[in-house]
Parts: sequence; structure tokens; C-alpha cells
Amino acid sequence: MTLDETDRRILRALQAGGRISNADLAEAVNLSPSACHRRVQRLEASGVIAGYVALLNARKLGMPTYVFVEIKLATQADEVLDAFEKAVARVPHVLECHLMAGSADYLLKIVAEDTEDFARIHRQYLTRLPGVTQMQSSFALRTVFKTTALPV
Amino acid sequence: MTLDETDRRILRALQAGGRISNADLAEAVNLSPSACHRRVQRLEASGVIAGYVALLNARKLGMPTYVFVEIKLATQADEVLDAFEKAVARVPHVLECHLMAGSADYLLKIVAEDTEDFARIHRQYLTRLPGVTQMQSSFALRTVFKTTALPV
DNA sequence: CCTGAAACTACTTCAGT
DNA sequence: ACTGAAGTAGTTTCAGG
Repeated sequence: MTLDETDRRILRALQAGGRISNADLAEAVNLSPSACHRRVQRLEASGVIAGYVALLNARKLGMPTYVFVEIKLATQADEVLDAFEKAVARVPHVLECHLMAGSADYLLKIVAEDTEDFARIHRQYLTRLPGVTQMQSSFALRTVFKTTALPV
Repeated sequence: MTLDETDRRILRALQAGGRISNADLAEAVNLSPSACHRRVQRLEASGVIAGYVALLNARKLGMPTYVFVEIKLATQADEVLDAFEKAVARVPHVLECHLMAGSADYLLKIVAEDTEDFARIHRQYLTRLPGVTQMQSSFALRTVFKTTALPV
């Protein structure tokens, strides 16, 4: 799928405000509402736009604690990875799980109410993950910034 | 701000689909459209709902490469942290920047087209960040999962 | 704090260029 | 591909319980 500058402007606007009205979006990108609407539908249908979400304020919800957990597995055998990934999908509070290059690590990003809440998640869930040989948790003191917007 | 179960249902629905119509949302949470609308406005005004965004498919935009960069600074003096944070805010492709506990590290999450593109970002921007004494980059081979939804 | 109705605004489609 | 207009649907406000 090929994007022109107008498409990119649409994507930038929607990444900044997912609930902008089609009328306002059309005006922002210098298009008539119907032409703009057609382009947005095309971007949605092609999957370039994966979806729309509300972003919540973790602090106001009493979950200001972010922890990154690095995990080393015993082996990189597919069955071990599969079992680990199926298990980690069931752990609550895990926002991201990445398979990492280098030492066949996983990197998890976890959100919690406080360090005690993380300790509970750790005891209750992380220590039960299969195939793990090493685990190191790093706490974020402060999120300097964070965006969901990709550079387009 | 205190949330009841209906508020939490609203938040879960909006985290799953930020563009759901108020009418459909009202039906999903068993409320009249006007009552639902008032609750959503209250959640927005209180800041619990930080905003709405479109999420894009990084792969379809040709940026499938995620890199986590751990950075150690020479000192933890406030001026050094400030200077670092101001500088990192100007680096393109950085999606997240966290100040980490333990060894006064920063953790960056960077998105790139491929490893060469990351090498360019590294050369052009990361090596110029002030106060850095050590930097270690870890590539994600595969994102197992990723969500923006907080558990509410 | 909710409901229901009314007024307003926006979305979505389609014929025409 | 885009425009403009028409029909449909949704939002938002407000009087009343």
C-alpha cells in the first residue's frame, strides 16, 4: 500500500487525536469530508490503521509503577518458547512481551500499583513461568515520555 | 475520583475501541445514551481518560524493528539528567524514555525501519547525547504481544 | 443519578464531474 | 479521484422524576 503526503497527514492527525471528527480531519488535511472519509476507510481496511483506543492515566488509576523484567530461558527450543508465551499471556498486568535477540531473553513491561503489588505479581505469576532460569526486574523511577505515535 | 463498576466497564470498552459510538457504548454498559455520555465526559474531564488515539501497524509502515537501549550516565546530578532528557526528546523514533532505579539508567524504546536505520539513528543522535558513559542496545526479534490497555 | 425527547451536528452514500 | 447534496445516524442538552 502506497501512502501520499495527504495520507501521512491523516495518520499524524489520527495518532494525535483518534476521535477527531471526519469534518475537522478533512479541513485539517484540505480535503472534502467525503474524500477524507474514503481515504480513512482505505487506511483502516488495509490495516495501516490497526484500531482506535482510549489511553488512560495510569497514575490516576492508582497504577503508577512500571517494571521491566528481563528473563532468560533454559533453551531456545520452540516448545519451550511456546509454553512460555502461552503462560505469560495469562499473567495480568503485563503490557508488553518481546522476544529479544542475543541471549534468547524475553523482555516484559509490567504495570503495578506499587512495589508491593509487583512483588505479589512476581510471587504469584512470574515465579511460575515455565523454562525460566534467570529473571531480573528493573523499576522505572519516572517516565520521561511515552508515545504511541509512529513517525510517518 | 472514585469509579464504580459501570465506570470501569466504560473504560474497558473505550480501551478496546476508542471510536465506539456513545449509543453503542451505552448499550454495552446498560445505560441510556445521555447517562453514558455524562459519565464519559466526567472521566475525560477528570483526566482518567488521557485521550484517544489511532494505533498504526508498524510493520505495514515499514518500521518493524524495535530496539531497547539502556543508558548509563556519568552522574545523577539534576542538571545532567535535565540536559539528557531535553536532548533525548529531540531524537526521532524514540517512543519511550524511562528513568530507571538502581544504576541511574535510562531505558529507551526505539522504532526503526531495520537494523541499518537504527545504526543511523544511533550514529546521528544517540552518540551525541550528553553525559552518557555507557550504552547497550537490545533488539527485539518479535513482539509476542503489546497492549495499551490498563487493567481496570 | 437516571430517563426520554428535542435540537443539533456529523457521518455516509451516491450521482455527477 | 474529488465535490456537493441528501438521507441517515449519532451527539448533546435539558426538563422532569
